[in-house]
Amino acid sequence: MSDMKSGRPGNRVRLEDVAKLAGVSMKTVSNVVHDYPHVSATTRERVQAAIDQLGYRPNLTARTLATGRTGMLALAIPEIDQPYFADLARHIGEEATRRGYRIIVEQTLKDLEAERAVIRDREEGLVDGVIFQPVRIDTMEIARLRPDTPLVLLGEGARPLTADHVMIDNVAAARDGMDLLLRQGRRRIGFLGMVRRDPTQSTHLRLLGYQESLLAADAISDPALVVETDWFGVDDGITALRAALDAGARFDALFCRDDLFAMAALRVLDRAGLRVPDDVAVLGWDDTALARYSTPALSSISPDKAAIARTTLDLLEDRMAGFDGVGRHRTVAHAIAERDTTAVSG
Amino acid sequence: MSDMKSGRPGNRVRLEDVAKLAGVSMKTVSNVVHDYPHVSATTRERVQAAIDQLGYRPNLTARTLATGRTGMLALAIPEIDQPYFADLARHIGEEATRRGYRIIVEQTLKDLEAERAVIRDREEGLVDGVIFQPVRIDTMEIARLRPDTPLVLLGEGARPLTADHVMIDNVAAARDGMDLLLRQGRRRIGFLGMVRRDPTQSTHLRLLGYQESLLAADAISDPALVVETDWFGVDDGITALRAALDAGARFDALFCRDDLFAMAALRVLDRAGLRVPDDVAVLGWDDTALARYSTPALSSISPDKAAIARTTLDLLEDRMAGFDGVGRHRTVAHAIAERDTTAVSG
DNA sequence: CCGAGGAATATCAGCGCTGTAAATTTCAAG
DNA sequence: CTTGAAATTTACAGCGCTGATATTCCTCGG
Repeated sequence: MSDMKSGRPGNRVRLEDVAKLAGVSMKTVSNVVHDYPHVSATTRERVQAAIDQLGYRPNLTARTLATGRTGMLALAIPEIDQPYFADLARHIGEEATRRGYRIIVEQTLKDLEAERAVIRDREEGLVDGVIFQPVRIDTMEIARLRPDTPLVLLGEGARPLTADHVMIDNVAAARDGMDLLLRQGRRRIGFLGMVRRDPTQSTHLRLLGYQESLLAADAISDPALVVETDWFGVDDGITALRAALDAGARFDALFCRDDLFAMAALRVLDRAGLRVPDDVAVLGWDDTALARYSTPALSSISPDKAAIARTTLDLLEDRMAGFDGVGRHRTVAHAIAERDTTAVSG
Repeated sequence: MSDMKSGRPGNRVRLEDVAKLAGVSMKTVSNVVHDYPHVSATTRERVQAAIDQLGYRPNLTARTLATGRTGMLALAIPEIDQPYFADLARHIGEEATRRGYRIIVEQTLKDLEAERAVIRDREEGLVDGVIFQPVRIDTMEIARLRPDTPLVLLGEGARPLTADHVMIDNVAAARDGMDLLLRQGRRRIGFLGMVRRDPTQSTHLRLLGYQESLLAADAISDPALVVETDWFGVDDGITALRAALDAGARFDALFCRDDLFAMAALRVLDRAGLRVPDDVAVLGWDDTALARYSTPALSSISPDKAAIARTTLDLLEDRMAGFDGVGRHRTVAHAIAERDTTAVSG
């Protein structure tokens, strides 16, 4: 078949070679490659034979230059090894593959300059569209640097009117989570962690939902129940929660900003001799692998990541197809994955 | 500065536009863009001004077509959301960025056809090199489908003579891990999980190291201590270990094939009322986020992922530079991250 | 003041493919 | 057999940039 060695390294087979062998024009070969309908069966057959014989594979770069489409999308996220973003990358990757795109992953490492580079797009024509979860760059700046490449933003970082945006309703999701805890009769529900300088709105919105629920319920609303942290991550969570306990704070549930803080909670509570969920219930956010695999298994607010992926690609394809209206904002469903840490004993 | 709106959407600024404005040839502009040394200061200045004024950004695709280099590497892994691969992707991504490449992530989802596609490379000229951790495709087939794109393989899946290969010494690492447990006086050390149909060699090699250590030590070597599983993953691990305990197996330590199985162990042991590490020590493999964040914190064999990334890129750049010798195999260092699950009480 | 020799800049042919428009062939109807 | 419309196929000009190969411009020793 096509496993013949050409023996001429670096001597690629081009469209023209196929055309010559098949005795047709380059364009006809191109038409065959693209399944263009108006090609006679005999021609198609002859060309296909030539393609197989030569082992021809189209050169993507040349095609891109000629068409202006690259078939690639950039996914710009803070860190690929953070469980939530790894999950997200998987879903977006699968959805993109399904639709015929490839994904370039760009890690911004929460660096402002790196985020600017994503928007500014130092080079050009590399990708057809960009999916970007900003952390540090703000709304104004995105609007100002607004790229000509179609862009869809994720998360609560920035929400300029110029770009599309996909998120879940953080406040509502937080209330839903709180409802679960309240229904169990939990009354001293803490919030871990109120990240002091979260450049995004996420923490704020989740805290808002938490507070709204407390107000609407017959539960204790006490600033001491809100545990502040300096930054994101398990270690910050551990430090902060430990300090809070040492300072005398007492909880019968911990509503955590994300799964990482929830892992911190499990660690600290365990050390403090408190049982989960009997003494303290714990609820995370993001429903990452961490939640599924921890012991006890962590209950977690679960954004519908597949839906995020689908919606994001929908919006992006729209833009790539030429839509040029004002930024659209889509809210995607969430659920609560109930596991051990909010189980009702009995 | 350059934030002037051109107002002509889709009307890109090209090298020629800059050249015209600066009153020089395209080539000179190109030289300025590339910091070619032999350009007079005045010319350089004038050209740079034109670049800024027009907001010119080079078109990567055209450059690629002209040079034959894309500046992109493909990273083909089973699943980006598996903690180990997420970690790996991060390190390789960072190293690649450092060296001026971008990464295209290709998820094979452990699908044979998808793996074949990675090697066969349906299209061409998309990436300069490929980093690939195969799971199902075998050595012979890789050799047969051998692509003209430089290729470096990761892991123990396949090791054809035709491609470079980076791994850690699984047998030695397993022995090191066992030594740790043996030094603590553990004698009934189990192996979780012996994945029955692991298409790669990893499980086998780790089991081998486990067995070698047992033979060399004064410990119990009993087939009942080796817990077989149908497949990878926490759930398989849970099922298998639970069954083993039910069948009467008793351990004072569990050497786990990877962190996922270790998480399964923590879950099952907890349910069984066994304390970790007092009753049973647990050792994982891969040193993923799971290990760092679990409670108790999981000790784990820790491949030097940064070194893997570096070595891989070294080999790949070598190939991209034209090296065409027989496949080289590099072994990268490993360590043991000692945490709670192998702590000595005292 | 001339010519050598290096520095600075320019010319131009592609890289491999596709869109457009035009040419050619095919075929049913007249 | 024609003839015109539809079906196929082709020619060719780029897409935007760079490498190789000129060409022009200086500077300086003799």
